[in-house]
Amino acid sequence: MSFTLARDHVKRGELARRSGCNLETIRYYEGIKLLPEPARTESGHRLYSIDDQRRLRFILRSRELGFSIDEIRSLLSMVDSGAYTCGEIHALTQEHLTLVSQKIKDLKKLERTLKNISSECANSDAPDCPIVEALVGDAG
Amino acid sequence: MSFTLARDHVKRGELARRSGCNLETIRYYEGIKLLPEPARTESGHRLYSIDDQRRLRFILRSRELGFSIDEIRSLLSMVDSGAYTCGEIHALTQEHLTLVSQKIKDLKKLERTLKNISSECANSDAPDCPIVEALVGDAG
DNA sequence: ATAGAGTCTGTAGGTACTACAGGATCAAGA
DNA sequence: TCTTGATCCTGTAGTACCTACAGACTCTAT
Repeated sequence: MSFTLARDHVKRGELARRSGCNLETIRYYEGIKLLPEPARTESGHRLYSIDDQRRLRFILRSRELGFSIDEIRSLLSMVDSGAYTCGEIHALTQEHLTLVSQKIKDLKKLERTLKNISSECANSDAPDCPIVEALVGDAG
Repeated sequence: MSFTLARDHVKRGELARRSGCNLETIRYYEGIKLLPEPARTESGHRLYSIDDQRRLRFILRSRELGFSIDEIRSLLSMVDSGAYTCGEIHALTQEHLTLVSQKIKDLKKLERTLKNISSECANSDAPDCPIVEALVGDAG
């Protein structure tokens, strides 16, 4: 018989279910120190507090928004220090936004090129294809 | 003294320079069998033919256009078989184009979300930031 | 008591490279 | 001819971000 465990502490499986996160990813985030080492039961099972759950949600949401692990590390260290300002967080978000916008630009250019290449192709049973020529390029 | 080597055969460094490809990437492509094992000098240095150079250009250009290694493998195996048709190549290109367009869509959604979150932030010296709140989410 | 679910650890795999260590070879000048 | 520096060789490890598996242990319910 063990002493009563706080009701708001959950094990890894439950945390995964609640957060929609893959089971192994939680352990991975602990390994790379995005999540702190959680409490353990006497037998060694991880027990996550409400704070842990909030922190994981923060990480997952940031990932969804395309922040890299390193960017999240920066965000978290600001939040952890407790002394962050709105301006600092805003700056990091803007930086990230710039990256995203640039990526959209690049992909649009790619899309145009692919469409151009593709439009020159008759899409027929003919052997040889202008797409292949385009992929090899000019130089001989 | 060695017998004369064909002028159009180049070593790895020269191939890298000509193609703009990283030196190591060439060996990597050989390892994963996108490039065939090239000829060698008696002492073991790789010698690339004009065909090898064309093939590498094909791969690099396809990568630039965002084709994955597996997609390129498909394209190359069609071209290698010699029996590919315009239609087959076109189909693969269209498939890839669909992926690219989807990615653009996803990133645009992300961009909008980031802008929304960011716009609620006063970008000031204040501690606490609505971005942080947004990243943690609703559930508590 | 036992079956099955859940958890533990360490490690390998996937994608597409890139970089390094430690040694052999090549090309050009002294 | 010797030497120096650039280039080449091999194998392996590292990057980002997970995901999956093996083999052992623990928990829960019947």
